[in-house]
Amino acid sequence: MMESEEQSAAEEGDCCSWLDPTAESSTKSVGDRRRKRFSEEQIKSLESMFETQTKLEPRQKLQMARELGLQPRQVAIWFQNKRARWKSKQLEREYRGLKADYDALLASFESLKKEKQALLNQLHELAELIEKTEDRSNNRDGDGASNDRDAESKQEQRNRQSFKEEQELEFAVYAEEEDKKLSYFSEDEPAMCAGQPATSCLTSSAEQQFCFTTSWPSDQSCSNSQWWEFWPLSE
Amino acid sequence: MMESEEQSAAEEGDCCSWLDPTAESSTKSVGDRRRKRFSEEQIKSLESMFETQTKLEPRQKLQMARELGLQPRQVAIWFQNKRARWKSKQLEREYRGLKADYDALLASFESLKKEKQALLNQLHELAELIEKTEDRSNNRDGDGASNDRDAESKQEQRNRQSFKEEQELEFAVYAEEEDKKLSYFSEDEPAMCAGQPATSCLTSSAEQQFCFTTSWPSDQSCSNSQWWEFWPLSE
DNA sequence: CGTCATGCCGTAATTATTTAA
DNA sequence: ATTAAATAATTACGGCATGAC
Repeated sequence: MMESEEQSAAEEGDCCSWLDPTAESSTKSVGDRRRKRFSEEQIKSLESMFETQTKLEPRQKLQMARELGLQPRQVAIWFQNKRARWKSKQLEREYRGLKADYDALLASFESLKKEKQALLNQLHELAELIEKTEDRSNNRDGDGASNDRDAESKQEQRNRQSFKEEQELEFAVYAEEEDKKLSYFSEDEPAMCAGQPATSCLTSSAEQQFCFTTSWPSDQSCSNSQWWEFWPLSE
Repeated sequence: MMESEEQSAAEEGDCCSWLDPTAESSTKSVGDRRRKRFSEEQIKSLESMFETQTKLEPRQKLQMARELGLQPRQVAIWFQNKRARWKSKQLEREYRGLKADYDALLASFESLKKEKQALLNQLHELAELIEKTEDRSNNRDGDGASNDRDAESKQEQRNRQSFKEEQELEFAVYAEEEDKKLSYFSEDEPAMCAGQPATSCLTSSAEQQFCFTTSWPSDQSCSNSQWWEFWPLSE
């Protein structure tokens, strides 16, 4: 079946033709010689074992090999490969989880930003209101008797002024810095992520579900290899 | 160091006979045949070719096979494996990029949160201040003449009340919802962002077309070839 | 319709490098 | 320090999907 390439290779003076054209029965022979695909039973057994232990004691390895009719080496290799693949899947999961968290955080960030802006506006208006109140109060104080010259009044005056200053300062800070530092994550820049996938490859969503069918022991199964160990800290 | 060169006699006639009729059961089926590991020269050639094209035209495949003394199929498989490895690496890079973005966003979020809280406090104090001012004003109005019963005064009264309500509403919203929805990202759980990227929940909440802006065109391997060709996303 | 060529994926197995006892 | 384990990187095969005959 799949020997077309080898055949074509044979045409061009293959140095060796490790598959003799005449021996086109190779499919059978290969499949026979090298037992690809363990049986369903073997896989199931290995898999269920893996769920409880990602690493095998030599004891268990020998026992499983006996039980399943495999070489101990095959069992060991299966577990090695399994760990590697599991790590890969884990990475995908981590990525998706992180991305979900990121999106959620981004949404919260945006709404928080709006709330803050709203507060800022309120504060601004309130400050104006106070200003008016103060003006009127001053007018009245000017021609009226000094009946509110008690301590509390002076304290209030200071407070008022203090608030005004605070508010203005805050506003200035916002206007100057906020838009620089934070607009990066703002959604009013959709052009940045307009057409380009970056994530879309992983967010292919609809299909391409992964074989997460088996619920891995969430807690302890792979305690000996934490996720960050998978990443060489090159930075 | 190692005996990396036994490929010198690479072109000898043997090179075939993968198939060992004397198949010794299972364990060492293929490997004891030499010719694992392509030579340095072959790898280099394949690698440099891969940098310009991640996929080979049949022509080029045949030519490379001839040049390197490999089977066309081996070249094809090498490219296939290479693409897989490359994709894996790419995923790693994206993960790192996303993680960096996430951390940055988290930091911005926290600071924004603090700023909002500060605004909230200011607003609260300002509101109290106004309340006192109102009370005093009412007292004065009560025993004095109704000399400020003009339109402007009433408008101010309404404004004042409106602000108070707004502020209280805002405060309530914050107290009730904010702590629920956002406490996930609050700084009182630094463990989440410190070591682990919040794998907690696979919240499939909103999986819109968000695309983060990873700046990875800076990399070298994909300088000439378009990276998006490598991601057929949901073929 | 089937077949062939090719791509990707999962997987078995080997080799080289690291790590732990 | 040696040795046995795991891990990382490769090489290869089989199966499935797809598109061009």
